[in-house]
Amino acid sequence: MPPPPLFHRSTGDSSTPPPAARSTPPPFLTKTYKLVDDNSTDDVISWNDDGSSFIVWNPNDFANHLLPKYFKHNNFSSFIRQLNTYGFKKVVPDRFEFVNDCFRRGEERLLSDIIRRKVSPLTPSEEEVILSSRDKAITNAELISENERLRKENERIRKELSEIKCLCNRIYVMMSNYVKSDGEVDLFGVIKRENGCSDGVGSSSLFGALMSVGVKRLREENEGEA
Amino acid sequence: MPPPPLFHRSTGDSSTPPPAARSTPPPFLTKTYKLVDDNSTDDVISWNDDGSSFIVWNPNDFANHLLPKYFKHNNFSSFIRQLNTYGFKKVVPDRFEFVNDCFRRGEERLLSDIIRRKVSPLTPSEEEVILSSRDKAITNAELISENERLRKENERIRKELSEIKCLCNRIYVMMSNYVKSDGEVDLFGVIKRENGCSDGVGSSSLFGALMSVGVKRLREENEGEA
DNA sequence: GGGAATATTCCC
DNA sequence: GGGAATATTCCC
Repeated sequence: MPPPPLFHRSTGDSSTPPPAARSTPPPFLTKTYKLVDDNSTDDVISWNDDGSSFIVWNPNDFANHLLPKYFKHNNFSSFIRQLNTYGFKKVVPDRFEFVNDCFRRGEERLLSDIIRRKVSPLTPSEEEVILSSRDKAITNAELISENERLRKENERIRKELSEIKCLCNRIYVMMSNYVKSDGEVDLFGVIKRENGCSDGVGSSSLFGALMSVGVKRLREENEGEA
Repeated sequence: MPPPPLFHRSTGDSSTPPPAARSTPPPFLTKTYKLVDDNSTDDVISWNDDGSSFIVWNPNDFANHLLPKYFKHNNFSSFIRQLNTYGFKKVVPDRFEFVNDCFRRGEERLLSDIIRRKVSPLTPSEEEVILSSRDKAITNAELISENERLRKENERIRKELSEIKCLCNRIYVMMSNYVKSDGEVDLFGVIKRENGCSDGVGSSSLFGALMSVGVKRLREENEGEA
């Protein structure tokens, strides 16, 4: 029986520093290397025979049980997305075998040479905005002052609304203390006729809320007294 | 025992679709809203008194027990990073209270108006002309969309205010028909104490109007009956 | 706080 | 497969 290979993975020796002080590889690559290299899960994911590619044998098991141990998700497609980002290529269309020149069994150091695809620096829509911006750069001041005005207006209305809601609540409390039992039906019957307040758009969510809550509460109180 | 307030938060009515079919807000915002709005965790994170900001009372509990239920991490700083990305501002330096114009209790719809800060698409080494022009363009676009948002928001609040004013009047009319003569003084005495609703700026013109009209009407009716 | 890299998701 | 938006991490 032949002895196991002497060099399976690079040793962390400090005697031979790399030519240039390389930064540590991205977590995705080191994690994926460990994932592939772990012999206890070779039935789910493993190197190919000569260690030049790796194969996911059971995508379901892989996604559900292995991925969450290394990553913050359990989606096979997210894993594939990352492989593509780091330049891995699918070897054949009919199974999940991936290859990357710098991803090889026993050559963990090579991971540092894998380059991540850059994010595209400028989207077409932003180009448009930039090009058209020259024309309307002057309107900037106007926009700012209008913005300011709207903001203050908004604040004012909001405050007024808040106050009147509070007031309405207090009136309601008063009312429920003073209303007579036999008057209940008439009271809410009249208020309930929607035409009076909303402009027919059916937008009176407030109104509806008040009524449903109000009637319900009043009934509960009356029942409690009975 | 007085009934609970009628208006605590807006109803999630489906009768009034938004003016334009808005895309759903980013998950971070809806999750954070739920997180804050959940009363069962108010000792850890909650709205402020008037629902215009929220406060993380216990960052440790929050990070270790709440964050992982909503996000893929348990780092308080990552949460803060996201808040900054979405334009939240710290209110005071001495505690974790954050505010955003479109993040308010009962106004979940506003979340759609919160804009995520763009990722900077260009490196400093690239054309400075393009860079500065891009800044102007984005600023301009942001101003326009913000103006648009404020305008719609104003419209919405204004309508709500109008409806509730009308409703409030009707309730008042009902009330004055049912209130007993000897109850009049107490009733308005209590409502009239301004501190209850306004915040002391004395801006409650509405309140004054309602009260003057209300008292006048009530007197007329009472005199008519006498 | 925020720039920027990396990770995850969504969508074509 | 990959562009792009969003999320998370890292670092200043």
